Formats: sequence, structure tokens, C-alpha cells
Amino acid sequence: MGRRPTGRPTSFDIAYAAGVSQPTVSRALRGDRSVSAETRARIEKIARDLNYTVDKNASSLRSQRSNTIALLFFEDQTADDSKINPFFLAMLGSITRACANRGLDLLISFQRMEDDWHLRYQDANRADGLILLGYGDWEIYQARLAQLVEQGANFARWGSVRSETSGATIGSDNLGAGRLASEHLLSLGRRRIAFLGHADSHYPEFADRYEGLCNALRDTGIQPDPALQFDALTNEKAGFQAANSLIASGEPFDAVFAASDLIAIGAMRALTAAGLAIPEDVAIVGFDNIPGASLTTPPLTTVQQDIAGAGVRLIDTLVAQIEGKPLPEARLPTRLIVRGSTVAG
Amino acid sequence: MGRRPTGRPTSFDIAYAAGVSQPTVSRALRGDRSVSAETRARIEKIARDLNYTVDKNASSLRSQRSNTIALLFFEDQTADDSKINPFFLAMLGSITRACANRGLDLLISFQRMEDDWHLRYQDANRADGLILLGYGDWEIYQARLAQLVEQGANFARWGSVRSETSGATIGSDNLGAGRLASEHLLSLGRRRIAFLGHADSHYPEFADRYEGLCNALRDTGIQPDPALQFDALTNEKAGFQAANSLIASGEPFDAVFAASDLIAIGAMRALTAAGLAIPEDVAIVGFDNIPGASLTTPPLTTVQQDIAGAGVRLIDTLVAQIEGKPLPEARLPTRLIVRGSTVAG
DNA sequence: TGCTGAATTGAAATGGATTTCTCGCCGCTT
DNA sequence: AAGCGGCGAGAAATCCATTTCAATTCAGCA
Repeated sequence: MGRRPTGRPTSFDIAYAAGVSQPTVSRALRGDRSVSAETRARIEKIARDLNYTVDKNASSLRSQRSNTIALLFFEDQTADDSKINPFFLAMLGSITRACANRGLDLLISFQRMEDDWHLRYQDANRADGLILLGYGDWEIYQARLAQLVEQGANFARWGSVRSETSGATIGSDNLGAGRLASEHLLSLGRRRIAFLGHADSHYPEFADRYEGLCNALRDTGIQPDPALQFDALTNEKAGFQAANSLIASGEPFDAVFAASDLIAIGAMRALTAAGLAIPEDVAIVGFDNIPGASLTTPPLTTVQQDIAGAGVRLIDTLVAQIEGKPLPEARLPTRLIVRGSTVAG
Repeated sequence: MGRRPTGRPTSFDIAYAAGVSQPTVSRALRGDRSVSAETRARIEKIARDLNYTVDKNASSLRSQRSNTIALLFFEDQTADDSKINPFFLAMLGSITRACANRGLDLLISFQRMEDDWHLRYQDANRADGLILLGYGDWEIYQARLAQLVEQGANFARWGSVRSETSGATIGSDNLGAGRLASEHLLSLGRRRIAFLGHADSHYPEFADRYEGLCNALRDTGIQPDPALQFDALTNEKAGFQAANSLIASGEPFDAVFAASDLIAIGAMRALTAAGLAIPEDVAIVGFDNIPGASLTTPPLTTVQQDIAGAGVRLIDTLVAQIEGKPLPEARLPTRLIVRGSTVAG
């Protein structure tokens, strides 16, 4: 509730104390160059002494710029509060930091993919732009995006850089990352690499990773075997089930490339339960390098995305879009973290 | 009074279309009872048709109420973006959901304990109230809190409910939780229980957990041994070091109560490295039930805090404070999650 | 000397809602 | 019939900074 009994000082109070007009105060504090250095210094001192801060609401109202960006986060499933995808949670930290460095405020909101989140901040004009973070069925997602574009909203999203999207998209080089992980497995002599994760166009990031795997296989002279691909959404249970399907299929395999760490963790449980030794019988690689990845037995080899860079890049892109400037490079490099799930010892 | 060809519609546009005055539109859409049901219905329909939403900036400016709360998050150490305490990250989801249910927007900001975070949102009046989430040296924390109180800020914080704080505090029943974990270990026949974590007044939550341990010991007729308490901040490295100190001390021990899961995970690494079998030689209990806790070898027995409830309670408390109503119960119950680190099999 | 233009600053308009004040009107009291 | 309370709605004031436009000063220059 605003209005403390004391009442905060306004720019008029500062102006009065400094013996200038109120607009001059506004200009001085905003760093407008048309105010003489001397006057500005005086005003700034008084503002500090009086503990004055500009009223963001008034400022935003007049200038139609809020210096705030809204982060929309959404998932397919889950209504369980506490089980948010750790990868996105980590991204949150990075985005927050990036906003702080640019002097932007961050408004955050969790939604489910099915919600009409595209309307929430459409133009309630609390935010200058949107960051979209989440995953889920691409069909639904795409429809929402189209509406945002139609509304003329500024937004940047995290996702597959390849899919023909409307709007600015930032993402890891999933194709390259898939290749990276696969070449690691191939270099270990593995030849029958199973892929756990959806590989269709509804989940473009996973599809890219799968394609990276296929490319690496072909380059080694191996024909990718569709029988070794098993659908899985990104959670432990899906990974567990997918691995069981793989085992039950009877297809021979000596390695698993999981589309995410959560899938990998579930899969490891299934593999171990089936009496398979990791990494001796089956080498396994995950994706994301979530905090828990180093805690599994054996520790999980995985692909690390550049989370710290992602936040900065997303904000940079969004700001560039708002200001109508050219957008920065969309693809971020990845790094392979080799642990015990592929290399014993 | 015609509508500008460009730009979103305003309340004037709605008023014109409905043949009423502009304040009437405002009242109708806010549910003010002084507008007849019939008029309101007409206005609401037109507003929907014209895709009108109230301008939050204008609304907040005039009413001095933003329907927004700010979440301030801070830690002692770390400037590493991606390594945010998983427990607080989980809390974030819960708080977000609670805000959404109450129609509140959430502004979020990460800070370091040393920063002057208490000033940032003091009265920049974007937010009606603050939620404080973090930990760190109580001396610094307390000083900041005092300033907030002095500024007349509304806030609710997560922390130790016992310490004489100014302002509304919500927290787990750490005393009871410490007893809970300890009684579990005692029931398993363990008698030399080491505590890893600060136990002094600078870290009140940890101190409470330690005191819970001491109480449980005394009730069983055992005198708590200060030689079995080792300082540790809440991260893996500190846990690793504390456990090594414990081992090096030569004190006999058959159980470890870690003040947090991160400490416990670090400690397990140290214990295992020293050739001690978990749980045979040493049983270990953590605190928080972070996502990784079930992934350790063996899986970690831990105390689970009511995260979903915490978000709701924090928001309820904050809103109650803003509206000057009586505050809800401050202490939340905890639950023991028994896993392999205390009970084999 | 008189004129031009850059540098500062002020007065007034502006942004879009909420709040206060006022008024007409209806039904009901006395 | 005069008086009164309450309801519904409009007019105007208000919230506080930003923006536009106009005014003043002073240096530079012909």
C-alpha cells in the first residue's frame, strides 16, 4: 500500500529545494544532456539527501516505457509447484542477473501451456517485452506465438533455432550438441546408440538433437536405426518407461543418448534394474547438466548448455528487437561434460 | 474525443462507445457496486469487444496500489548465476503460483546479501510489499530488516520463526524438525550424532535445528557433545570440509545430521572417501529434500519442508500485513523422508 | 551594432486511470 | 406537501513524471 504517513517526496519537492523547475529535475536525473553539469550535480545531491526516487508508475505512464520485461514460463504437464524443470530454473537465475545488469525489472509468471498466457501480458503494458521460456507441444506453442506476433508484441523465446518461427528465438546449437554427444559415444566404440526422447516436429529441440545423432552416425558410415528411437517427454518417469521399452524391444544397443538429464536419470534406473552395467554394458549421455547430474551413480555424462550466456543473449535480443536494431547471433555453443556414465573410473 | 487511430483503446473509448462517462467505465470494470448491473454488463461487453485492458501504470499511479509484490532473493556467497540454492528455487515456484491465484503480479530480483537490497524497492512503489527470501549472516540481515521496518515497508520473510525479528516471518518449525530427524537416528540406535552446520545465532535456522537435536538427545538421557558440532554454510564444499574436520577430530560418531541437503551431499562424499559405509558405519540425514537428494548413493534421508504451503502462507501473511489484518500462523510443519542413507535396503 | 544559433531552463500539455464532490431523481417518512 | 436518505452517474481534481514548445541568455560573427 503506498502512501506512508510521511509521504514520499516528488520531483516538485526536489525542484523547490534546488530552486529550479520540476521538468529540470526530471531531465537532470535522467541524464539528459541539456542540463548543465553544475545544475545536475546540485539536483542529484538534493535528491539523494531527500531520499527521492522517481515514481516508476508515473514515469512509465508518461513515457510508455516501463523498463520492465515479463518472463513467461510454462510447461506441458505438471501442476506440481515444486517440480519445475531444473534447467529452466537455472535459466531464471541467469535472466534475472542479465536484467539487473541492464537496469530492467523482471516480472515473472508461471503458466501451463494450455493457458492463454499469450493474452496475459499482451499489452497490459506493464512490460516492454516478453521472454518466453518453456516447452511443450509445438502445435499449441506455435499458435500462441502467432497471436503474439499478430498483436505486435515484442518477445524473445528460448527454443529450437531451426524451426521456422515468428519472432526472435535464442537457443543452443542442438544439432551440433547432438553430434557432440554422439561422436563421444562413437569414439568409445559404441555403434548401437538408442535415442530417448521425442524426435518429431512437435518437439523441435529434441528433434534437432536426434538429427545431430543421425548426422554423426552417417558420417561414421552407420545408417541410423529408427527402431532405436523411443519417445519420451522430459521427466524421470518418461525416461524410465522409454528405457524399459527399449529393453523390451529386444533391439541390441550399447549406448543411450537421452534428450534430457531427467530422461537419462529415469533411464539409468531402468537399465540398472535390468541388470545392465553402466557404462560397461551401456554408456549413457544426458542433456542439460542439471545440478543432480553429478550425483547419480555413476555420475552422468551430459551436454552443458551455456546458461549464463543464454540469459544475456535473450535480454540482448529482446532489447534489440524493441529498439528495432539488428538481432545478435541466435545460436549458443554447448559443451560436453564427460563423467562416469560413459567412461569408467 | 475520438479514438486515436493508433494505440490501445482507453477508458474514454469505452465510455464513448457505451454512452456513459469515463469514470463510470472505471467503476464498472473494477466491480464498484455503485454502478447498476445493467450498465456494468454493457460496459464489460464493449470492453471485451474492443479488447480493452486497464493501463496498470495509470491505475497504480492514481491508486497508489500496484497489486504487485516484489520478491527479493539473496545469498551470502556466490555470484555464480546458475548455482542458486535449489530449495529457494523450489520456493519460487510456490510463491509464483500463490501470487497468480490471488491476482498479484510478481517482480523478482536477485541480490547479494551485502548489496543494499533493502533500498531497491523501498518505495520505488512498484510493489505493495516485499517477500524476502535468502540466508546469510544474521547480523547483516537484521540490520537491513531494521531499516525496512523504519521505512515503513510491508514485508514478509522466510526464516527462523523464533528469533526476535521485526516484521512478519514465516518458516518451518526448525526446532521440531531437528527433533524429528534426531529421534529417527536415535530410534535406529545411534548415539553419537554429529551436527554439520553453523549453530550460532548468526544462522538462526541452523541453530534451531541444532537445538532440536540437543533436545532430543537430552530427552533420551544423552548429554549433547559440542565437540560433535562443526560449522558449515549451505553448500557442498562446506559440507565436504566439515565432514573431513569431523573425521580428523578423532571423535567417535555413528550418525550425521546435516543442516541442509547440500551439506549432506558434500559430507557423504567425504565419508565415503574415508572408507566409511553409509548407513552401516554412519547414518546421515539432510534437510530440504532437494531434487538431487533422491539421486545420491545411497539416497538421502532428509526433512522435507512444506514448500507449497510456504508460498501461500508468505503471500497470505504479506497481504494480511498490508491490509492491517491479523497474521496467520507462522510455523509450518515438516516431514521426515526416510531413504537409504539411514536405513539400508 | 545587430543578428544568428547553441545552450539552458521554464510553462503548459500530456498519459490514463482513480477519487472526491456534486447533482438529479426516486421512494419514503412525518 | 415538505424533507430526507440513498442510488446511479457525471464533472473535475488528482497521481507524478515526461514531452513539447516557447523564452532567455550569451557567445560568435559580419
